[in-house]
Amino acid sequence: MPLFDEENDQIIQRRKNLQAITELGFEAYPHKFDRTHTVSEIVHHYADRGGQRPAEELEKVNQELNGIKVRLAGRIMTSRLMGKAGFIHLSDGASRLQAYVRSNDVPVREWQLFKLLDLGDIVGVEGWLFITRTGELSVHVRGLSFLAKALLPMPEKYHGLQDVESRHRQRYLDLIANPSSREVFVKRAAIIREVRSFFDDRGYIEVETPMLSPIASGAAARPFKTHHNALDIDLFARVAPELYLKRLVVGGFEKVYELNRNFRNEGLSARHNPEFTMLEFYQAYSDYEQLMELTEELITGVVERVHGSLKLSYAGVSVDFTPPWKRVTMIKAVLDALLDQDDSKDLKERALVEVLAAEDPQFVSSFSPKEIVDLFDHFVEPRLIDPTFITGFPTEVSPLSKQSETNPGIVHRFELFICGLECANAFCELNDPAEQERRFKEQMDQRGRGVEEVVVMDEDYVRALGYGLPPTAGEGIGIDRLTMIITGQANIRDVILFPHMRPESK
RNA sequence: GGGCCGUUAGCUCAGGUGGUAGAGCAACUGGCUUUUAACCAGUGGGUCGCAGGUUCGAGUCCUGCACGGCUCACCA
Repeated sequence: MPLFDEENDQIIQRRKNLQAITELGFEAYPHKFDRTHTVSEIVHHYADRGGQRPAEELEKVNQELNGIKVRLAGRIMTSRLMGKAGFIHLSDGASRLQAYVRSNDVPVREWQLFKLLDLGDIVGVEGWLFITRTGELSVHVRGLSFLAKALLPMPEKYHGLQDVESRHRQRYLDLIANPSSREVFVKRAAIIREVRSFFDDRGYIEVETPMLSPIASGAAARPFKTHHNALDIDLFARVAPELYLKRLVVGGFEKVYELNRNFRNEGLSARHNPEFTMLEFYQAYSDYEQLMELTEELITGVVERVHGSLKLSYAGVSVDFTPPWKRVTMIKAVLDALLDQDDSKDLKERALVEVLAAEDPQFVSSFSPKEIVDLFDHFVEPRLIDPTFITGFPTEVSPLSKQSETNPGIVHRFELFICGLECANAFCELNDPAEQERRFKEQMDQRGRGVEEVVVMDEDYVRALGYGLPPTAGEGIGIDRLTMIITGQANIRDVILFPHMRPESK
């Protein structure tokens, strides 16, 4: 099986061109090229010299630029050959700069080389800067080096690579052809950098806890299973670092965070990738209300720095991050949504009866906890566009959270929703080992009844609580989803460089 | 997993009701020494996702399969 399609005329032609290039005496794949600048450095530094100008003015600008000698390298993105001279655009990934090659300004061998170049090839140029008649900053080339061959043809130069499947499977090609795709990942890196410095600056310690563990607990999710040969035991890819991080708080790391991957063996969708990046942080002597303040500060800071404004547009809907953010209890949000609903009369009537009573902290709804959560997911979640904290989660769906002092059916927990996406989950950590053990057992009973997604019993964690966990609040923030919102991407696969897909069939 | 939609040249896309497969970019040949979605003239390039079926005849109609997109369910 040949590596590339040997019958494709364009690939055959590119091989021939490479052959001819080596016959001219150029190395096919040379080892290095010393640059004086990157393309981006030149473009940024001299961008203001470009633009249309009267002839005399242009000459003056060029007199200055002609003195600037540069050696640059990049991928050929466009090419316009006109007899005995030609233009190419070189890209360093981030920026493009035009190069002008004229036959009588380069050695004959290099002019021969120029004519054998294909779109996508990597070359080096040496020359001086100038502005063309049409006002574009360019390099006037006096030396041309061949650096690497693109044997495969490039995507269409104007429309780029559109096919969604190819863009995900061949991300390298997507990045070459679609600058907007590159932008997303540059912003993603900026988001992660901002998050790290936020916690570093506030004295949190960054830690790494096991990705492989004999027990996959800390979240209600199905894990990936693998096997350790030497120990001859099954291990699971973690579904959350939560229980390890709280062990560290027991151990005296009063403020910890971890920013890394979680793995969940569940369905794929526009909002779910089997591995996803999660920030989790814990701080002793705090409660979940303090975390709401902190979360506002963190996310508004990240949005402002990375996006440049607290207002943005996501899927055509405008979102405003200006604090303070709304805080609504789950039951209140559900009842309000039900009253807005026309097509569910029975639910509406029940909601009507309860809506006033829901203001009472002791209030117990006639809706079961499971029902409330289902109604919330269905009616409320998609409507939460501006950042909104939802509080008042049922204890039943929060096996690691501390109960409210006044209403044991409710826990001190919030989730943050933005653009209909669940972006954060935080709570006061349950630190009573006896109650924690009871909750784990409840979860295991559910598993016994066939529910696969439960928070599994971790006895060592209960033992750790036995040594005393200070009152602690903790939070998880989905970095992929935050990135989706900040970069305006509707699909999680567009913020993950190599999203999981079915293997290509041959 | 269910429903709907898609898969045509290297890329981006056209191809009413079935009748020999098209364009632009890219490639090739020639021309052009400041062009820029360069331009002008010419040329080649297709198992129409795969496998069956209906038909004199299938890119087009039917069935199955593969891959993808949207969506519902589960989940963050």
